[in-house]
Amino acid sequence: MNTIDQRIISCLVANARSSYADIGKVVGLSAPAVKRRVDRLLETGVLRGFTAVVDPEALGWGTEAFVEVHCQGNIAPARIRARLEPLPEVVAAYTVSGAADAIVHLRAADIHHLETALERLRGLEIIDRTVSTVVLSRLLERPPTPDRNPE
Amino acid sequence: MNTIDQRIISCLVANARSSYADIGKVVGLSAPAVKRRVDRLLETGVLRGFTAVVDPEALGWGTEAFVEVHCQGNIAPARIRARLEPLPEVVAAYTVSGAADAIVHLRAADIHHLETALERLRGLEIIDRTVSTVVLSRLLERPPTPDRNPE
DNA sequence: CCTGAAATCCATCATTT
DNA sequence: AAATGATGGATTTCAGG
Repeated sequence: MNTIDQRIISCLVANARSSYADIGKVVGLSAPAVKRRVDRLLETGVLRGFTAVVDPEALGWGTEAFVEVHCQGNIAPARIRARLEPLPEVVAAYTVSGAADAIVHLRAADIHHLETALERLRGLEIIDRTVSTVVLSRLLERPPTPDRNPE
Repeated sequence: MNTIDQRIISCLVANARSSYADIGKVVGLSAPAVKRRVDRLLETGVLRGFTAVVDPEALGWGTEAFVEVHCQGNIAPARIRARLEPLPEVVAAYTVSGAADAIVHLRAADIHHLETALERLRGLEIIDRTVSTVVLSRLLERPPTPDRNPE
């Protein structure tokens, strides 16, 4: 992992379908050299894969919410994960500091669908209480760029 | 936008670098037909683009937080967005219902970096008060799949 | 709106420095 | 580790149904 790898990652974050030759032009390497590095980054897990960015609105997933989840007693993160994973509306979940045990990011088709998703979430045995915050508008959403400079 | 488009999107979400020929085999179309549909989906904005999924840990961005932002008086979402956009640690931001005006998703290299990012955030004139929740572990994080069924 | 063919370009491997 | 050159496969354009 060095500067060249980071620049390759930047290229792929910007456009995952760009050719190795094009990336090579940017970073100053030949196509096979770029491929070897990308393979290695995938191998080591720095790159998890490549995905399409879709507009949730266009697909009918325009409603979302953040839900603070409070569990009963002490529960292992893995157990929370296991319960959340089958729910298709859960797009992300994190254990957190503070009063809540986890924050769950939900995406649904509309308010009604969000409500049913919330009901299912609250129906999980491990969950004691939830506090939900409905998203009114997406202000900003961007991929984590590898070249941001701490400080 | 029909079922075939959705299945093409599913393929690209699963792997943005798969070839048009491979997608065609899955959805029962020739490679040129797939390409034209993908071009149209990009054109109409249903597909925003293609990106690499990177492991934040591996890049040294292992610390994150969700911050409730409370603003002074009534502030247009666009103004909030304009203030947040220059901060590189802000990976997402939403206006929300409830007491807070916005939720900001921060990603930083470590706790110290997170602290400085928070200070910068709290230094914005429009911001009155913040409540931050530090992420302890990522339980789940997945792309929005286009084929989840409401209900 | 699709298929099928043709030209170009790319990915990928073996070889060389 | 990277450049180079060869080849098999992909992308992309175009003609035609």
